[in-house]
Amino acid sequence: MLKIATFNVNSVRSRMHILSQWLHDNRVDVLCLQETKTEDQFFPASEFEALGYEAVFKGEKAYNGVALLSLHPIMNPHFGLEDGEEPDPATRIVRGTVLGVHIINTYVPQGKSIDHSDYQYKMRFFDRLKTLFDREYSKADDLLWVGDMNVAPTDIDVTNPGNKRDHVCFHEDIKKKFEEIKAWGFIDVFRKYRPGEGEFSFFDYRVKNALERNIGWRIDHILATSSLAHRSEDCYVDRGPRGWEKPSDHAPVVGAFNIDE
Amino acid sequence: MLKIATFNVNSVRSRMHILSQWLHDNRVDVLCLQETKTEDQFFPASEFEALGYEAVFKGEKAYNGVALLSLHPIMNPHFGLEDGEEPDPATRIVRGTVLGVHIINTYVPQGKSIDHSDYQYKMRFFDRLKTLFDREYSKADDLLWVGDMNVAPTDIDVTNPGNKRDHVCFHEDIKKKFEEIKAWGFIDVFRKYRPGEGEFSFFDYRVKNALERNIGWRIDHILATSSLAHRSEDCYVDRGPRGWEKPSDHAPVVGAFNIDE
DNA sequence: GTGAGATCTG
DNA sequence: CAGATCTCAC
Repeated sequence: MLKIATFNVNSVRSRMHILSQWLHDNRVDVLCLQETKTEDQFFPASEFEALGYEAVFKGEKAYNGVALLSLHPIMNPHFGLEDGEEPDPATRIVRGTVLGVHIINTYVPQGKSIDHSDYQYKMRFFDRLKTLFDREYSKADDLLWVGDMNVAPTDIDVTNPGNKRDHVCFHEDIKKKFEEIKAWGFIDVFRKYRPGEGEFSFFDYRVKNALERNIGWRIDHILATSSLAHRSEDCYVDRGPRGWEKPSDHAPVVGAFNIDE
Repeated sequence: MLKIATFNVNSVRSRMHILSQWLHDNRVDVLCLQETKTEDQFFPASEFEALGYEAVFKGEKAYNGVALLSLHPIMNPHFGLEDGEEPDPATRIVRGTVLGVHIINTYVPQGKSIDHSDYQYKMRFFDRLKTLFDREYSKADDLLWVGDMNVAPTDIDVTNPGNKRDHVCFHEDIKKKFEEIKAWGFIDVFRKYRPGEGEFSFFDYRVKNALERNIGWRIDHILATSSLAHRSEDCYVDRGPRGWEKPSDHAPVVGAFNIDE
């Protein structure tokens, strides 16, 4: 069994109390972090090591930052899109292979507003990612693409779809772009197991009692190529840590895959 | 018995975890706080009330602030020097009477540097305090003057006297001034019980492992008029809380007085 | 080093 | 609301 989780931690250093407790309780094989918000020299690698996890990571001061943690060796780690285009978002994408499964962890740009150049950059990010899939992987591979995608794919993935039509994480253009790239060869494993409404992974700090009122977004995803998706066993949001002291605004999304047979 | 403590908390709101625990363990009759660093509307009065303590307090945003907490009624509370001189440091001195004992709690200005005007203000603070003693009290009163005095009176009250001759808390001028005002009628109760070296109440955060290495200053004091000093039973620094999680840089100083006979 | 403040960001 | 940064104070 390969248990993998994706978790936007909103500062890895401010979230060690959550991460220690959660990894102690869950022992996922792989944990993909986004928004670590710290330069590599300050990344708490030894704390993860003490928990049994090796880590590859790249971050910057205050913004972005991704990490790939694993109980098993991480083979062939890479950062960024490596397509020769500038800028290469090296602190938004980390890849590696664990137990023969290729893993891509992305922190997709949020986009600010639909008339902002960052939104075009976000669209372009997905295009470039598709190029990377074409270049580096095959649709027949055991491939997992996980992370904070900053896209809620359908109406049931947000609390109030009506007032979010112009939102950078819910606009028709970005949803279409996301569907296109998923069509490369990915299955939304979460929806295999939780097809209903009210399933969210992000609860804005600014919304009062968002967790209790279940006002959120499903923008953190675990996507798998069909070979792997067919061997999936479960996928769920663990809302627990969102309710702990000093939480991230995101909750971990966990997936389980039977890779042993 | 009257147990009294003085404790520079370096933000009362950031120190509630320490204060709750410590008051639960110690149940002093009176606790004098300095550097509460909060406006009165945000002072955690109800939390102290829940612990059985009534409080009089005056603070300001980010700086200064004093509080007088007591298990017994606080009679005739006053703030500031009330001498008509401006400015009146109302958030640096609180007075009141508990079980017939007059208590003065001061947070004496630090002074910044010996060539800074704040240092002159510090000297003047002691002069004005002496005027207050003359005006409001008699040397025959049961009177306690406690607080963060920002003066280490003698060579054994600091770790390295040699390199502190020009320090605002150790310069000859301020030590002389402090001795003069003590001469109004106060006895340093702490030294009755702990005459030796290496007794400190303040351990700078910036000195690595200051507590374990015992590198500090004795600048928090419990002074009593002779009638009361003769009935004192003990006086000590409780270094415990300085070693707890998220501590103040000061430790409480505790004194016990047999006022029942 | 650890409080506080203000300002910016999502 | 809660990260980040910076400045200030002790």
